[in-house]
Amino acid sequence: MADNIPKPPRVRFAPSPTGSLHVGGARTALFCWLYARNRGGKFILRIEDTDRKRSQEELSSEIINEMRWLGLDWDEGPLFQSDRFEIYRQRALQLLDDGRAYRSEPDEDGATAVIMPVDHGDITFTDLVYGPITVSGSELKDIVLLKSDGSPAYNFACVVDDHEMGMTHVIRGEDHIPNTPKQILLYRALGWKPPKFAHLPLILGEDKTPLSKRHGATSLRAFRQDGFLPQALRNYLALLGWSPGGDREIMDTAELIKRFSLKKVSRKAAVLDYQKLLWMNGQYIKKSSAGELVNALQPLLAGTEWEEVPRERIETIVTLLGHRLKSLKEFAAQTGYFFDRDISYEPEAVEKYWSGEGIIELLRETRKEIALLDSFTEDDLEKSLRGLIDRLGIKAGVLIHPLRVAVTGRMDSPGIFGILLLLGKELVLERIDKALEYLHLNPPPESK
RNA sequence: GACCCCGUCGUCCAGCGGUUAGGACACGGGCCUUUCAAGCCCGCGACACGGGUUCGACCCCCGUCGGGGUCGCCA
Repeated sequence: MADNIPKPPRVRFAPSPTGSLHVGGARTALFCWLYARNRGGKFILRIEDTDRKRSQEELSSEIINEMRWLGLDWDEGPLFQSDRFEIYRQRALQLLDDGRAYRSEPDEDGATAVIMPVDHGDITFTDLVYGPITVSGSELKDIVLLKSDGSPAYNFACVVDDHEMGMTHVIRGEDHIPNTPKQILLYRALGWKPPKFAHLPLILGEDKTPLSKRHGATSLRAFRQDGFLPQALRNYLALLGWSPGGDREIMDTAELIKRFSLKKVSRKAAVLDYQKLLWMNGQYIKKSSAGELVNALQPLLAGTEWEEVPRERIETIVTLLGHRLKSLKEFAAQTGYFFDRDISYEPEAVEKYWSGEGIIELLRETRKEIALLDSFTEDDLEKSLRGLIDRLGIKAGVLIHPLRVAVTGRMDSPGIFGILLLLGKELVLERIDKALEYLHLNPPPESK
């Protein structure tokens, strides 16, 4: 029978533009998208902007942009419910004509809402994630179809659209479970076959309460601006409430699509672990080429001093930073010393690596050694400085750490020789001079 | 309060009748190393509780406790 032949599903994501797209919504969108892609179906984007007071156009476009950024491409839409009020009205009128709905008492202005009465029988549906759920109709209040201002109420618009747009699966947050019996009643009244329903567990903050503004930056925009890669976010979010079974974790999007199944979706709310997301982002940063990273980085650099820096130079620095970035946002924070200007010294670094009287002499010798170089390559630098280290009979770190502080001002940095190279001879010598100057003004305390 | 849902390491997930209960993040220790990372190795750490069912329960049933969701002419 036709019902048993699996048809390609049609799945929609239906955000409401009353707020930014947050990670919870993004996770729902991702699961809808993964399901559609896994089954060779269609993914539809629908904007639920029936509440004119609370909906904002800017938020619609922000949501659409963030969906694009996350890489969740849709096959149809974006469709706006605000364009479809006439359709809802017609359907409501039809139910009125059929005697399946009634008009409310008029309000002060004489306006009436259209409402559908609910009878008391049980309503059962089989959720693809939660299994069978039964609710007694006696628990339900009558369902508003059209509000007295003529706009459709959520459940009604949702049902009309899901049917008219041919949705086979409704995948949404667990908070919609209580809406489902009401919607099923609407399908019945309209003589339509309901789609399959699948509800997704909630995403919680560290304090185990549902993710909200209180938890800080939870909008997708914030994650983008914090330097997360969309593919890392997709991977991490996919694992929040779903797993392919076994120990697979790092999965590219193709694998996610291939393995995704609603059967493996968890019923338990999940706490978003920012640390693990950061770690995963680092994994993806490591897998990316410098070119890809610069592409992702550039929007974050707009409006900063880096905007003027040639792409090739940024790419070189990104390469040098290599594996030590967990988010793109760290880039600018860790590389200020590449600009030709005075640097400040981290107090800790000064205290730890510029103590003891020998330090001044050591930096002088180092300067002399570098000044002598006429070929300024990473190899030459290493050879010459290691030569000095040998002659002085010291450990490499004894020279390298103070030098690092002199040229970067920091406790930590990528490999020193690469940094010297990128800084260039002139700036390196200048920085060492500045360091010596500083040390004359602020003599290191007697050490041990 | 009513209705519905959930309950494995701190966190995310495996395991679903017989396992030394597995992996990842975090945490602690070690190795490597010019620092910080990365990487590698080791460690810490959980089946909410109580009854059943069963030769045998994390896995099945019931209850308790705990947590969450919803009860709008918001979506």
